Amino acid sequence: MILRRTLLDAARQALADGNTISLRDIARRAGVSHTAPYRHFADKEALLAAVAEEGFVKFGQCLQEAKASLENRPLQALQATGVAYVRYAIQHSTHYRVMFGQNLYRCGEYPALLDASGAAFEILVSIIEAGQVQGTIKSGEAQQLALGAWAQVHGLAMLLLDGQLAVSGLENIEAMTQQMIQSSIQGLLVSSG
Amino acid sequence: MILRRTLLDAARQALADGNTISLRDIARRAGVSHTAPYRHFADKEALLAAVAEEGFVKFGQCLQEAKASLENRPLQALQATGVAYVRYAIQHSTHYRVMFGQNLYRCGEYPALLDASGAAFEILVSIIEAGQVQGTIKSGEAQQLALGAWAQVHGLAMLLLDGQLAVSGLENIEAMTQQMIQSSIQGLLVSSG
DNA sequence: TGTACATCAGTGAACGCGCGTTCACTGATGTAC
DNA sequence: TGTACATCAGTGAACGCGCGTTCACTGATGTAC
Repeated sequence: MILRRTLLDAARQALADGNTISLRDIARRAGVSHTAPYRHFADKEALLAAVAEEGFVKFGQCLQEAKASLENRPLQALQATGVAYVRYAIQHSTHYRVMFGQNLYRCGEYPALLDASGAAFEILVSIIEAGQVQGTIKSGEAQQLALGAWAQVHGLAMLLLDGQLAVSGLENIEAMTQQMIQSSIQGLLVSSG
Repeated sequence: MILRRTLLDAARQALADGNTISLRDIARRAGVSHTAPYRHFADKEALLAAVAEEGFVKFGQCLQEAKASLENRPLQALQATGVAYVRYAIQHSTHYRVMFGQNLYRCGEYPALLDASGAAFEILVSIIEAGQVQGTIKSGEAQQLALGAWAQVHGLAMLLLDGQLAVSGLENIEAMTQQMIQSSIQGLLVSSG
């Protein structure tokens, strides 16, 4: 029981340290034989799913915090959550990769993981909906609009993690993110005002 | 000389077949001993860089073709290239992952790869600039606006590749992409017209 | 209170795997005189 | 034209690696009577 917790912490530690993750390394960090994890997880993938799930829970908390103080200013909330999103991805890059990159979503195994990632996404959706109710955000499928926003910050995060962009320093990255979201809210058309 | 070409083709084939890529497998496919590749590439990473570079060249051609017939309709060109972008990612998913995911951009090694990926990006930029000249796209740093568009389609592509979205079928995906870009062009604000 | 048994978390040896890379080599091709 | 040599692409054995997983096991803890 308690080892399960220890293993997950060790996994998080391993992710913080390096790029790859192996069962044996996690067991080593947990100070336990390399077969012990099989008492608590069916296989490596199941452990990764648990790690990803915990990541999404924390991730959701970050987004929620960013949104919290801006409940009735949806446009600012959108900015703040977007920045928080990218910040989380940068600061927990390897964990973030596990959350998104491990093909854990194919067969509908790991429903708890689906829930956790869905919950994080719903935070975005709820902001859009609040904006629509308030009349500051255009009407339409909130899910669809949220997906557009999600794709953009996710794409930016991935480009940054993969070193595709020549930007460094968290401050610069946050400024760039903010600018991108601002521009995205306004759209590309020449403003008619 | 000719083996180099054969190896790159074998690598492309390997990418089309499976998820992973190994030097030994490529050599096997090329019908050659597993050490032969070292005659033509310093190491595995160098081969991957060449594979990624070729991917970006083809990718750029796809985007260019999508843009070609819409030279003086930048907004449509933006849509068309966006759809072409996502289609390429879906249809060459493993290759696409190598192009973006392999940390090939850290140290400025592989300048040819940087050129190829830069050229693909410039296609987006040029569309934005054309729109600005024409007066249909708002003014501002074209690079920055293009980055916003790029991040969005890249993010969408990655979410699709990682199975994060419950959408399947190329038609549905393309429709969704189109809708997203359309919405993105207009922005999130309530239209003042 | 004491005995017999079941449960179950963790162990450590072993299996089989494919990988990237090295090294001394072979054998064909090209070049110089 | 023929000989001696250099170049260089490709070979195949070998190294060392870490991995995920299995298996029979140990030893502690809990439970039933």
